[in-house]
Amino acid sequence: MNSNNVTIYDVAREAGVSMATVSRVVNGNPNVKPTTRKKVQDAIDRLGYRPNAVARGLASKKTTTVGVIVPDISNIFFADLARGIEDVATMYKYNIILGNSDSNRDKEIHLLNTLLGKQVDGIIFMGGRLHEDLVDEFKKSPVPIVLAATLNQGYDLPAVNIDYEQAAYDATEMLIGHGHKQVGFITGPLEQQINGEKKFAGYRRALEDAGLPFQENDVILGNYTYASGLEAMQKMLERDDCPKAIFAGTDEMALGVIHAIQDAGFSVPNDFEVVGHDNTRLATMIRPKLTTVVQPMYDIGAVAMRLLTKILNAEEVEEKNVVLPHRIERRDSLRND
Amino acid sequence: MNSNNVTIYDVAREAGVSMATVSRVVNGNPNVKPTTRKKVQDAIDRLGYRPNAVARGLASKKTTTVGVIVPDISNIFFADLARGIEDVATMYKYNIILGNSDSNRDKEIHLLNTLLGKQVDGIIFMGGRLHEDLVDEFKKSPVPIVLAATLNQGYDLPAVNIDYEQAAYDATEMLIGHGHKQVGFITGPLEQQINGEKKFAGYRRALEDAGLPFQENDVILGNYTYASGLEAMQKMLERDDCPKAIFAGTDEMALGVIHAIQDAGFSVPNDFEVVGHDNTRLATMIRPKLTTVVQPMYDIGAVAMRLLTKILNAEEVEEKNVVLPHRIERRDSLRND
DNA sequence: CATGCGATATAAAACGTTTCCAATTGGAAA
DNA sequence: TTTCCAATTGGAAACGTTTTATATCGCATG
Repeated sequence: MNSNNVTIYDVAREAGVSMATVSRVVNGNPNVKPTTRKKVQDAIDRLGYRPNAVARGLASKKTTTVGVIVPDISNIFFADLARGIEDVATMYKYNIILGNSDSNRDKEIHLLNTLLGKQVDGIIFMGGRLHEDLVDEFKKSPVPIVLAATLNQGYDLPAVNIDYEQAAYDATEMLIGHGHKQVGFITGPLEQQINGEKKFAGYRRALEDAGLPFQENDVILGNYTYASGLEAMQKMLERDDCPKAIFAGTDEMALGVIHAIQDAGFSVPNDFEVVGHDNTRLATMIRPKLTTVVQPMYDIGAVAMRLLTKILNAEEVEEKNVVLPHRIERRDSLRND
Repeated sequence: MNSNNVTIYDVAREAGVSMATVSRVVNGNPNVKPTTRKKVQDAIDRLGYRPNAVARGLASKKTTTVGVIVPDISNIFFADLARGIEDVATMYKYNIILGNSDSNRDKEIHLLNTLLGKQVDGIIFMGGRLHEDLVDEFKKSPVPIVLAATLNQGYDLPAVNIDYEQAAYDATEMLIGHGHKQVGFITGPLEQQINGEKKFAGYRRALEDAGLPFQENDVILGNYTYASGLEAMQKMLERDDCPKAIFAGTDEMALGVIHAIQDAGFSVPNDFEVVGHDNTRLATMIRPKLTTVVQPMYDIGAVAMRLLTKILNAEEVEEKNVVLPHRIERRDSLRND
């Protein structure tokens, strides 16, 4: 009853040809006479033959499978990215093996080696920080690796990102443009380059360009979560000179910020103005709706996968370090101009 | 530089043993003298040998890979489930191939066949509705298939769920217990058995047990999204006899419902009371915080994967149709008793 | 009618493991 | 010493494809 265990050899016998010929028709090789092709196709249908991808992989050294290493798929941000990757993968007949690393170096390395052992044709990596050991492993990889929403930190790995520095600059500048002389910044862990160097730098540059002083305590560390945003803002609110404009490194933290403000009896955007980052679905699931930096997660995933297919097909790749455009989506957490 | 292309044969030569012995060492077979084992292990380290899982899969007919078919990984609900699956899979040394079906029958069937072609050892399936054609394919599958958060609709497939009927009953009953004589129900598509038969039935049974009449227009269809919940509630609010208690089939829809109510100038929970379903992270990201039915997504995924491993290892499985407990998490969208 | 050539088809060798079965080894018992 | 059995090890056949080198076919050409 299992359409299993019927091999290319069975088909060959049934059709009265050699297995090489069956292989050709299965793979759409044109060097087959139409009548032969039909004969074989009929045999295939009759027997319910399904090619064994493992055997194929062994013989051809290609598995049409790519590995995807992600910190945490249950995070809406990465889930979106993964969907972009998978859609494009499907488009190009690839499947993805998905693994969670929790941004943990050892898990990342272990996962990488497992994937390489499974002979994936390529890998897409997401992670906050590129540990040196990991990069060493990357360099030894026999297959191409593409970074998605992950800075390549000077290593010349193909990568797809937005310009985080500029995005943070734009967000901060927009807040400053609303007359604020002080802007709070709720950020993710600074050891991740994306926060510690890019967004942070953009934030400071915007202050500087506006001639505003940088104040250490206007910056509070969070861990991307709602709870951490809430807590950070509560702490901020205790100050007498609490900034009335907040830029949060993540939408989820921004929601926490807004609720902290509202819980304290203030209004957004009348008393406080808030800008988030990412434009996840969350941005519209709050009142007031969140003004946020649009980071096209799905697109980053899709473009990363497309880039990988190009590399795999040895197609021309004009630029290995792709920077996708960002913009700010204005919603109600900012006053009208 | 690639640690690639070194095979078991190279290791055998380097260590001065046969490849059978190397194979034993690699697979932790105890029938190897410790000194030999060490000799081989040294050779492995020296050469940087990494077993080729594809060849192994061909020879052993096991790939230590399972397929996961999910409607949409970018949906927070399924992302959570997937994380549970992956964690347990990792625990048992499996990897997962993840594919999105968009609950589309053709995609589901195509995906299933691709996975079977890749010789996965088993499959975990999630989907709103089990199309008959799909079940036919399931029956032909040479490997076990487990349903997660998906009703098996009378087919005797292993499945992991909660008791949706009872959960809906409990939620509705709780609302009724607060004195409401009328309860609105914002539901997902009714053609999905989980809504159309289970939740809906629980809702009606609760009304009935309380001696309340069922009113057709107290039920509004949504599609799980925030927007659909918002819209549904707006429609509901136009009525003079709008129910003041709402049970939403999904947290995301519940958020929409709450916002629609607030946008209309009413208060939750003072004017309206709302109960959601799933207890996703969203439930605490709203004011008032959402009272909701706890469906343990992560656990469902984890248990489903564990069940699959049991079946794969031919372990004793006491009950193939697992029903996990649910409960209602009380938060502020309900008045205090 | 032999020749030659492109178009098709075949045979057989990889691909890198696992695994069955046979062979060898080592040491305790006789 | 021998003998024997259990513990180790080795040999070689799968596993189901792809792929390369080789053969065959059909037919136009001289």
